[in-house]
Parts: sequence; structure tokens; C-alpha cells
Amino acid sequence: MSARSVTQSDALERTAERLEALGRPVRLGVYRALVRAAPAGLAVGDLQALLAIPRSTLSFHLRRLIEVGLVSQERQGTTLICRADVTAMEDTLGFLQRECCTDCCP
Amino acid sequence: MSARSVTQSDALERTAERLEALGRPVRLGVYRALVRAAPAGLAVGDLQALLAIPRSTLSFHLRRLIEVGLVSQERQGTTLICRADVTAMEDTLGFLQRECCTDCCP
DNA sequence: ACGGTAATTCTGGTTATTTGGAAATAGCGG
DNA sequence: CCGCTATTTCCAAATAACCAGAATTACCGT
Repeated sequence: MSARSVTQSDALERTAERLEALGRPVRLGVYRALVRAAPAGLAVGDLQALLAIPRSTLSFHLRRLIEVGLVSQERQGTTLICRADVTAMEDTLGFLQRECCTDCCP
Repeated sequence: MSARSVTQSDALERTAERLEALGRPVRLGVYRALVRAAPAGLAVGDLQALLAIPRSTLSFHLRRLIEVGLVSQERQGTTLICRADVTAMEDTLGFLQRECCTDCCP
């Protein structure tokens, strides 16, 4: 309805989305590798070699992480550099900690 | 192999498991309600009234949260009191923050 | 033991996710 | 434009998740 429609339940949905994205060992592994490779990032091919999973499978999971804003890509010639977006993670942890600290440890 | 078999990838799997459990709006909502009701906790029936979802559906999702250690139950007569287990969440956030802080913000 | 309340498990139908090979796309160098 | 490398999209099959009604278990009071 209103222009300011970022309600609390939107935040819950967005957080859930990101948690779900990280809630699969393969994807959490991908994300971890990217965080460790920060700030330079890692090419898709490097990730593939590192994690030893088929290209198409990696691509599928990367897309998931990108869709929810946890990872971003930048093209450099023929290779795509992937980077973890720390802001998204901070937002997610922030929601969790806020929820955790409401009414129980003020 | 060894008795001390809690490897780093076990931690990754356990974390992923918990993130997946929280990675569904319904379950994140359940968990949030329980955190807010801490330390007293909430009966299953109260949760059901609060969230307005069918009993069996709530039961299904609660089991998920219990299996991964995020929620515990204590029987009080005929009612089951549910509580959020803060330790599990702290472990999960700890893993995430540790991963986030390796090589990128020392 | 019986009746009532609280909650779980059973069951099935439906929908979403994961997976990886094969084919298609994108960009560069010659 | 052609070949080459890097990566994605397409596709089909196997698996897993979700939902909610009906049947079941658990516990208490009388």
C-alpha cells in the first residue's frame, strides 16, 4: 500500500531467504571460500577447481547466492570474478541478533 | 577414523543444517516468537494460536527446529513448553562470524 | 477406567530443489 | 571471422520438502 513498505515481516522474509541460501553445505562452502578470498574474490573456474563440483552445479548454486545478494560478480574479460557481499551478511546477522536480544537480554 | 572426529567440515554441515532450519519464513517466525518469549517459553498451543497455522504443520516445523538443536521442549502436564536454545544460535553465529573474519578483517 | 485436552505421527498429494551432461552464449586474440 | 577459453542456460530425472486432514498417543482429573 504505502511507499514505505519495508515492513518487519519483509525483513523476516529477506533474512529467511538468505539463511536458506546458506543452508546447504555446498553453498555455505562456496560462500566461505569467497569470504576467505576477499577482497580479491575468486573466478568461477577457481571455485570449481577448489570445490571439485561440476560447472553447471556450481553455476546453479552461485546464482542462488547472487539472487539473495550474498554474492556479486564482476566480469574481467572471459572470466567472472565472484565476491562475497559482506553488507548482506551483516544485515542478516543484525536481524538475528536483534531478534535474539529483544526482551531477553536488554 | 579418530575418536575426535568433529572436523571443520562437520561444523560447516551443522551450521548449514541450522541455517536451513531457519531459512523458511514459517520456522524463522516460530523461532523468533520463542526467543521473544524467553525465558518462560511458549506452549505449542500458544504458538499455534499466535501464528495461526494448522497443528500438524506447526508440529512438523517444530520438529525440524528441535532436530538441529535450536529449540527444546519440556513437558508440563499435557502441554509442551517450547524454548529457544540460545547456545545453538550462538554457535551458529560464531561460525558465521569466524568465517567472515578470516583474512578479511583481522 | 473414562472423558477431555494437548500435541504428535501417519498418510498422500503436490510442489520445489538438486544434479550433471549436453548445447548455447560471451568475450578475447589472431 | 574463426578458434579458444570461461561460464551459463537448457533439460530431464531423482530426491526432498511442504502441507493439512485424520488417526493416534500422552497426560491429567474425577
